Amino acid sequence: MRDVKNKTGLSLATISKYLNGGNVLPENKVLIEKAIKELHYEVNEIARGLVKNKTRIVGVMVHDIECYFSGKLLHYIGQELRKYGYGMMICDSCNAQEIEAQNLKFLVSRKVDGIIILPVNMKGGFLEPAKKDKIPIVLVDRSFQDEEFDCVAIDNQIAAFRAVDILLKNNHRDIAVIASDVEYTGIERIKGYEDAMRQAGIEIRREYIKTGRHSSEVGYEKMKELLAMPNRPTAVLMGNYDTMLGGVLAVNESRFSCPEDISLIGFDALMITGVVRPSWYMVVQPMEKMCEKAVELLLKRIEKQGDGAPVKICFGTEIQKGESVRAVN
Amino acid sequence: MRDVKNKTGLSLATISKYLNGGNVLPENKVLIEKAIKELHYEVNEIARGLVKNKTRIVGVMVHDIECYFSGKLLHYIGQELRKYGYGMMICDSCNAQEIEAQNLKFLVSRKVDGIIILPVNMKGGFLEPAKKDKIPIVLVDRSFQDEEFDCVAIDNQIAAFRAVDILLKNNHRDIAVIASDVEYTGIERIKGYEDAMRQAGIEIRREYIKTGRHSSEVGYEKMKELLAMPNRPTAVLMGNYDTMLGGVLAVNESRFSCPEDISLIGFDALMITGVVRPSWYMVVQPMEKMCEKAVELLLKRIEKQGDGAPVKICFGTEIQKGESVRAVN
DNA sequence: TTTATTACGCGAAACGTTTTGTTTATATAC
DNA sequence: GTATATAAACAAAACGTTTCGCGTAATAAA
Repeated sequence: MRDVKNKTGLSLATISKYLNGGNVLPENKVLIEKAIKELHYEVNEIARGLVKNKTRIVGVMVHDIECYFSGKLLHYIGQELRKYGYGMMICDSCNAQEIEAQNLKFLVSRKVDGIIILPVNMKGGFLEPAKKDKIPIVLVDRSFQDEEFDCVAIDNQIAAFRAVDILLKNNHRDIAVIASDVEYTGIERIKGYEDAMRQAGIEIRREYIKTGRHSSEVGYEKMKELLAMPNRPTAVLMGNYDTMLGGVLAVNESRFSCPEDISLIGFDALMITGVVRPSWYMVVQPMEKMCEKAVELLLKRIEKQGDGAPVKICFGTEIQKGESVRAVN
Repeated sequence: MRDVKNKTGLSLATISKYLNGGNVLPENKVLIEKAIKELHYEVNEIARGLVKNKTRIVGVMVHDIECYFSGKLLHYIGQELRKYGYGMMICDSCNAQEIEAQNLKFLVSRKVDGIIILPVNMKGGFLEPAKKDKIPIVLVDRSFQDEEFDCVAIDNQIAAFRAVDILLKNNHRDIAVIASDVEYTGIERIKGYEDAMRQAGIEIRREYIKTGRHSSEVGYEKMKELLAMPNRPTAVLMGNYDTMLGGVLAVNESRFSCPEDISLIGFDALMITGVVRPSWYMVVQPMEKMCEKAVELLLKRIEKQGDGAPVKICFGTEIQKGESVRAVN
């Protein structure tokens, strides 16, 4: 910038004004543009960030970047942020709370303007450093047990309810569920399962509710257990994508097959439909819309230094039909 | 930091020295630590970056963040960078050259210390701004046609050669290939296919070489074409993961099945084994090792302001057996 | 004791921008 | 022709660190 100054004979202030869209004399404008071109000058965003205390970067933390769900999320969020001229700084929490907390501090020290989180933690305590610096936060897909933040998600309870309802409509009564009990999402979905069963007048059997971490291993193990039961269920609600993956693997390895012996319904249509046979019956989330909303919410907070109570936005889900459920009797 | 100064009565210089691990009197050390704790002081990395002209951030650009391959890559790279205390700034090129070029400028203006790229472009021209600023660059998985950079990849030609060899060993002679002809990787793989066929003394039939973009759509379309041929091949080499996905979909929808009617072998084991039936016969890349090496290479350049010619590192591939290939005759 | 050496600490300059308040030049109104 | 308003440019301060060169006090060597 100093070179541009020397070349044009103008002051730094004037050049800065030009760069930020202020009024300068047409002749000077030409002069500056010429100098910039010749010198290949590009603003140093670090210096700019220092004085403005704004970096035009938002931090995005995902629970696990290897997860296909995260990939989609990051794609949509990135696309949306680009529209508004923001960049993103992505952190992978590797499904570990310590790493998540560490990443948060990292983003804060990097002075991001806001943070979007798909959290692994179920409590919001680790967000303290961000709150201290008044950095706005928006949660996606999951919220905390103990604290309210801006949040974009689906109503997991209702979604699970509807999924079970489909199984019920296909005359299933021995319905099991495999879900995570260490994350908000899973817990809500189990509630939805129980609601549906209760409402259908079916006694809830503890041994049909299988819980564990959010992982394909758990899906695999628990499905094996279900299949080995003397009174094995005729249908299973798989509480998340990874669980579904593991569950299907277990069925494939067993002497049973889907949907002949067991019907399956899952969450989040993340694989290309039709590659897997039988195709999966699924509850799908409107991810693109959710991401748009999350960015909108965050930017609103960033721009008018977000006062006001946290808002929680719930999107509806859609059912994607597949071949993994069949009617019994 | 000023508050810490006032609280301790020491100078900024001393505090800075402490923060950077320099020698300070034990009593002052205690004093500073106490003040930092009480004030919840955290260094402003932006300011630090401005004066040091080092941000301890590396930019990572992937061709398509939705791709599961990218997810794995980002996971490993992120993990590796964390070890060395570097953060990462991820950009999604959305498979578009314009976006890729734009992202690069973004990273440069953000003064990242180095850049790791899984490029969509086949030529290196768009890297100009980074070269001007002497920002080290390492390519992963793909290199350019026109210019050499540090690069970590597999020998695609040999890998494809071996894959075809497996088909040949299973007595297939009517072997087709579906691959991308718009990216380096695909072109190399086609060469490997041709080598293997030639070496086996089999005439190469133009109509058995199907090319297009790197996408599941192309895999789907081209597989349909192959299946509709009067002299349809008995085996197909699928040139990349997405193509495989689309190809399998096409087979599933047809009256043929795999491996009874057609054998398939693909690249990159990205789905959990066993979920897909039949399981896929695949050529897999040692992704973790590749990522480690890429980071090592980049950091070496960053730290000793990378002189020396570009180095290109080729890893070997491994064959993961599956059920999608069967012997004929 | 004197001198040389070491260990800390300090003030001030630097990094590359934006911003604030002021000055200068030009046009408009009376 | 003077007063007033407007537009553009400027100089200097600020952002929060690190670093450089120098001073001072304590320790070791002569």
